[in-house]
Amino acid sequence: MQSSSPAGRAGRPRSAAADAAILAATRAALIDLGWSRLTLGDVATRAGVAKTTLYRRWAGKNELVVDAVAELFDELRLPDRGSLAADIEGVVLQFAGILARPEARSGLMAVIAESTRDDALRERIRASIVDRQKRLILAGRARAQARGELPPESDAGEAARTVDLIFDMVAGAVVHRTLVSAEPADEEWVHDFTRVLLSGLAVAGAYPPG
Amino acid sequence: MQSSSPAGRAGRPRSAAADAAILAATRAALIDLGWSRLTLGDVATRAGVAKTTLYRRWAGKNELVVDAVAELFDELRLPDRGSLAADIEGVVLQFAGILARPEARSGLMAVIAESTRDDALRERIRASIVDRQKRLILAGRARAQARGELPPESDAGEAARTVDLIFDMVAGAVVHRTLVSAEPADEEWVHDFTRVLLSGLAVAGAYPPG
Amino acid sequence: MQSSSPAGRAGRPRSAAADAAILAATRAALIDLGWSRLTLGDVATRAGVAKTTLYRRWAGKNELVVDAVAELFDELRLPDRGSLAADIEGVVLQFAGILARPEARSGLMAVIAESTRDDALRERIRASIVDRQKRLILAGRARAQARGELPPESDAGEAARTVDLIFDMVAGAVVHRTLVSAEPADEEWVHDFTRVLLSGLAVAGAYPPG
Amino acid sequence: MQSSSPAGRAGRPRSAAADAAILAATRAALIDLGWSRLTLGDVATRAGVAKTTLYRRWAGKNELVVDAVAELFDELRLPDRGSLAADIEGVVLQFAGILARPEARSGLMAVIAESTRDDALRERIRASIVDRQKRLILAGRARAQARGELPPESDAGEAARTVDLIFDMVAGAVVHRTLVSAEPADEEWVHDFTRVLLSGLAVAGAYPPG
DNA sequence: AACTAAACGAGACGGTACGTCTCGTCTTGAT
DNA sequence: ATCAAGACGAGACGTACCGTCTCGTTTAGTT
Repeated sequence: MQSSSPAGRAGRPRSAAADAAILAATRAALIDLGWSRLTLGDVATRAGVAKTTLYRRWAGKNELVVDAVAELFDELRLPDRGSLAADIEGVVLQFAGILARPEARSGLMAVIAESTRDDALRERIRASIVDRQKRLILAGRARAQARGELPPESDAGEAARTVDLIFDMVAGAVVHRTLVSAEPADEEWVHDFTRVLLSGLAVAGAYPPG
Repeated sequence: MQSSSPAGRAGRPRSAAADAAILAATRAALIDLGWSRLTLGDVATRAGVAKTTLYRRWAGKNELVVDAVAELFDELRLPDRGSLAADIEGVVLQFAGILARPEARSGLMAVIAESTRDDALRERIRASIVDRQKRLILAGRARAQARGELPPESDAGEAARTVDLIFDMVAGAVVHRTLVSAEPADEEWVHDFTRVLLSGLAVAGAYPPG
Repeated sequence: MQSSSPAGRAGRPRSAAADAAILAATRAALIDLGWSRLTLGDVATRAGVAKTTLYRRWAGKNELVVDAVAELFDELRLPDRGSLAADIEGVVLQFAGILARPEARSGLMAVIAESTRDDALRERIRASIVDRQKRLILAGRARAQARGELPPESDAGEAARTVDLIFDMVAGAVVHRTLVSAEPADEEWVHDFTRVLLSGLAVAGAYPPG
Repeated sequence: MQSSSPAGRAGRPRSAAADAAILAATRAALIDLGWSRLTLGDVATRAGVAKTTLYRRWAGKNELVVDAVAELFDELRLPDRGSLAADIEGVVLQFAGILARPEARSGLMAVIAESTRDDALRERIRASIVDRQKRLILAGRARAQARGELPPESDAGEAARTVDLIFDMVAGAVVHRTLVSAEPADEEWVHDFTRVLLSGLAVAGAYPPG
């Protein structure tokens, strides 16, 4: 009943270890070489795997790097620091911490650049990275509502639009600060940014300020 | 008087037309092929120029694309729409308009990605694109101060930090909305965003709200 | 006594049908693709057999093709046309007929080429093809002796050397005519060739001319 | 006056040294590896040349090897040994000497095998190797006629057919002896063979025997 | 009837070579 | 000195086969 492969029983099964080794090797290559000098042949060699094995699982460099980078963002956790503002600062700092790592910096922006000409890739990024991390905003809002810091939302559509706006503002600002301005998103900056964001949301949405 | 070569009088002078043709060809190639499939040989062919001519002027693909894209952002103008909020909305809409063009989308993010491993390139991007457009924020603030919407700044350091924060928030949010979320930064979104931004700045910085 | 498997009693016996299917598939692939583009994976697919089954029986492409081609030459028969010259012409025409078939042309020359660097392969070719067809010359000589066209040989060593020389001259000339000169070894050519050969043997060896 | 390329004046000219180095490297690789394990990448490396340079000049392995082998046969000379029979024995021995060299053995038969499925290749072999060496037969006949050993030919068509037959018999027998029977074409064998051939031609064509 | 063990299909695996593409440099003759 | 043209050494691309290896599944011949 729980057969994971109804028709896929024949033949040697794919090695599960190979997947993990390839993704780890991809991140290592991103650190050593960056996106543009990363080659799939080198990743295969690092992973102790043949090129064919790699191409059997991923269509190309873009898809591989999306998956390798996506795993990094699964480390994000919503800390319980006692208030909405403090919780958000905590997540933003973690996010900045990941973006400070070279495997994330180089890989993430490159696949986003590629995705401007490849709808399937953009959808993969959205599914693997972006939408996957919106859980943090949802969890943060739920916790703030439990604390009484935020009222329960009345309009579902409005609430979804607000989540999207918050995500674009948070992710966008941190990415721009970190990668374009090339300044650290340290505690002071995160504090300033969070204050502006929450104040703005409070005024604009008639929520109580943080 | 503007002779760029004090002693370089001998030999055939460089063609001024070639530079413009190459940059235009680069943008055309970005539209047709995107960053990753753009090749310098193809750009040279499109520009009716030999590869050597191109390499004599630019060190490589990165530098060439930075220059080709930078020209796009020089189109930005600060409109006079009567209020700070309206002025900002106008600039953000223009910025979103440029990012909607394929030659900007693909090229800009790619060179930013490359710049994460190349300090000289990041400096070139900052000089050619980022710092160059901070003039808009400065001009906007000056006009708002003239209108009486904003007080004259008292602390120069504080003011500079605020400009940087605003720039990261504006550019970051529009880029993320446009390229990652892949949703249009249309008038409605820009209005919502600007309201949150200005409200937040007003509360956080004791400025009057927009 | 002729037990094919003295100790190999246990387990599922090898399929006899598979051998025939594989050799037939090999000849079909030689016709369709020629030697160099023939792949063992494709042969296995054509034969409805797994690659492992094929490798269990043959060490590689060379050995497989030798066996597939060798079967073709077993069709050769010494016709009784009434005289030594006519008998030889008949065999040579049959030989030319086989060499006109694409599965023989491509396969035979290729394995001969390979055998120049592989003694085991050359021995296999000699055993499976060359020596196996010397029966025709021996039978032809015996019949000619019975007819009184040739005297019984007195010197066994001399006779063996002559058989080898005849074989090299016949096989060599037909192969060269057919494959290198790419002209048909038709009745006229075979007649001319046979006349020169038999005349030469008669004079050189003091045999009566054909 | 001797401009070899009317329109091909622009650009860097092809290196003449590269051609010679590539052909020599091809022969060296044939010696070390044989046909089937020879790779164009290895040839390029041996020649100190990039793969692209090689592919710019030759369409593939077949064409390259034909040219590399063809040069070997240009060494053939018709010696003046005083009689037609002796002259022929001399040439046949030289021919056998070349076929004893591994670069010729492996390469020649392989390209002939390939040519069974590639008309352009067969034409190239004919032009570069076969027809090119028919000069030896023509020169031998002319010298024999000058000596009075052979009468001047009366029928041009008949003469051409005879040349072709002789060529097929000589080349075929030596190749078969050397490569298939794998026995040396030494002086004794060449003497026997030449005697049969010339005797046969004399009787069949009413020429005086050697 | 149950057991045993080799053969079977399927297909994933680590490799190697393919022929193509682009890179950035170099070498021509012409301007 | 710069230009267009294009050959050059270098090296990655993605594909095709190689021959081997694991799987789960027959299929005979014992027991």
